[in-house]
Amino acid sequence: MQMESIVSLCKRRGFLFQSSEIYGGLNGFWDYGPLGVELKRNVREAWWQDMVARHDDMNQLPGAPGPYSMEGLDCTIIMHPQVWKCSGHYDLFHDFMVDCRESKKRYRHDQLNGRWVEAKNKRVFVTAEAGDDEQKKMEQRALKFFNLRAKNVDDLKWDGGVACLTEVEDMEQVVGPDAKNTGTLTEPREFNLMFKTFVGALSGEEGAAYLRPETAQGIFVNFKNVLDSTRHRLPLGIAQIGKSFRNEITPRNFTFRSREFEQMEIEFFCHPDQSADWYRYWRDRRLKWYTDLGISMERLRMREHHEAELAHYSVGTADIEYAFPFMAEGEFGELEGIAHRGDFDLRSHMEGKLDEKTCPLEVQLDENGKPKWKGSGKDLSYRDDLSNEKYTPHVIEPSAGADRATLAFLCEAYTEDEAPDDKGKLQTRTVMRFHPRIAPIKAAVFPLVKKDGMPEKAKEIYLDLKREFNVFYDEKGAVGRRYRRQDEAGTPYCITVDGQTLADGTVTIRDRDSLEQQRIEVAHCAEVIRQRINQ
RNA sequence: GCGGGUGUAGCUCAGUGGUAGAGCGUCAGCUUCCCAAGCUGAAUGUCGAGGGUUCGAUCCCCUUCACCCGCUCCA
Repeated sequence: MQMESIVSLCKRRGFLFQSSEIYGGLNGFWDYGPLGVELKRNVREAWWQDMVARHDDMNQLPGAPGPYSMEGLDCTIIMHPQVWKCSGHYDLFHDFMVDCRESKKRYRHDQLNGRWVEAKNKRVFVTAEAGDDEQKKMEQRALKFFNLRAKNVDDLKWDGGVACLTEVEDMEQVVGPDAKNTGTLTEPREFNLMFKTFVGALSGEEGAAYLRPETAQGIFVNFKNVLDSTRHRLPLGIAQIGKSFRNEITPRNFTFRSREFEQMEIEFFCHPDQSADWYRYWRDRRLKWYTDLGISMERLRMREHHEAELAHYSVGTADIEYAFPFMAEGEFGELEGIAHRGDFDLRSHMEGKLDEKTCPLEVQLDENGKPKWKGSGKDLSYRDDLSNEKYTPHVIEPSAGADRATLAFLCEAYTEDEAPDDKGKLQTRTVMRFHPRIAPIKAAVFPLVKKDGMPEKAKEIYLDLKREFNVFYDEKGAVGRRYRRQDEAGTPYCITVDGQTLADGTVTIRDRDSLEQQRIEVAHCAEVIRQRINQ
């Protein structure tokens, strides 16, 4: 399978290594090697340049409903724990689970229901996974436990109605949903999809904090700061690149589902009435970003979520997906999600965590009728000083995975083609066809042969180019072999000093994909590379 | 989480109850005026980790870690 070849090349050439490899590796963690770090840096850099640095708020971009501003942010990985309670991550990512020692299955503690039942002088709590047929399953479980036939169903003495397992204290009296005996379920254990840590040297529960599971919340909580410090009007986008952490249940597929990963996120704040237009703009613009950097539409797709999948406050959500080689035919993996989030996040951080099931959105209350998670109480709404209108901005969130994008670029670039060797025999050539903008090495400089002053001249060119580009010098062995090595690293251009260079000051520049060589002046090398990268 | 498979040099893999090889790659030298396999020479492995059986284990057993495939779960 092709994915194995890609993984093998990544290791061999230094794109990706398994984390802590000498100790046997660590599930869900990966390191970038010398070529990988350049590739990922370029992906990040391309995103930042295209979305933030080169953006101007004077001109209207093609497809955009109007001009807008962009700013950057870099917030901490550890934030106030209340951030995650109001964002909903604490509830969503924080469950108590019980494991069954007999069936080896795992259940959410609060999603197991059961009933007390007595027969043959024994009283147990039979359980089933919450659902329409739970009563029937409980009955079957009880009959089995007491070794009764279906016709003796009347021997079962039920005590009370259906109750949640959370209300049972003694697990020894519980029969698991797939177990034959009592006491096979473990005590409920905290199951945390967020990485927990402790702030302060005395690490007590009061210092408990979490490594962020997404960068977005740092933007929401700084929305007012950015607005106040930059004098921008809406619409305004705030961008951030940074690490996030999730205890994925099943990390798999190379770096696709890593526990430590990097996100490139934008929170785009705009007027509610324009949010639908901005949503479409960002969706289309983000798709184009991938194709501009060389991902072909054959393996890329935009998947709009169905209305049933959407939160009711959202106008739309679309995933940009890539057909990774490790996925089954016709299956795609998410690279980026573009979500219309309404005012859910800002309002949650103001008023307290909103209940996403309510319409219109209302603060989620606990059993005492108080907010389940208190918000900051700070006003995060926006007053338009031209229209004097005050509103809570709606948010469009294009959220991209830097590691997933990098992996997609690696997969897309990987090609094996055939090129004739010096005897005319066809040989397999492995080429990483990176877009020149993201290629780890932009150009290699070679002396054709290691004599006649060619190495000296080539080194001169190399040192000159190195001031501007990541370039590579190699004088060892046959030149053909050096070309092939660069093909495998994805270097788009090779500059070769030959006999003619010493006579007329020209070199050849070889194109990785076409194998064509062109003769250019030594003095023009930097200019030619610059042009070709940016074309 | 469950089931199956795999783990031996940088990579791909062979191998045996008596402490290991091949190809490619790498390095050095020679050759070479343009697309890897011309020549000569060299280096490299605690055979994933821990424990057990054995006189002796890379090989057998147990545990564990990691990777791959399928299912499940998650988003």
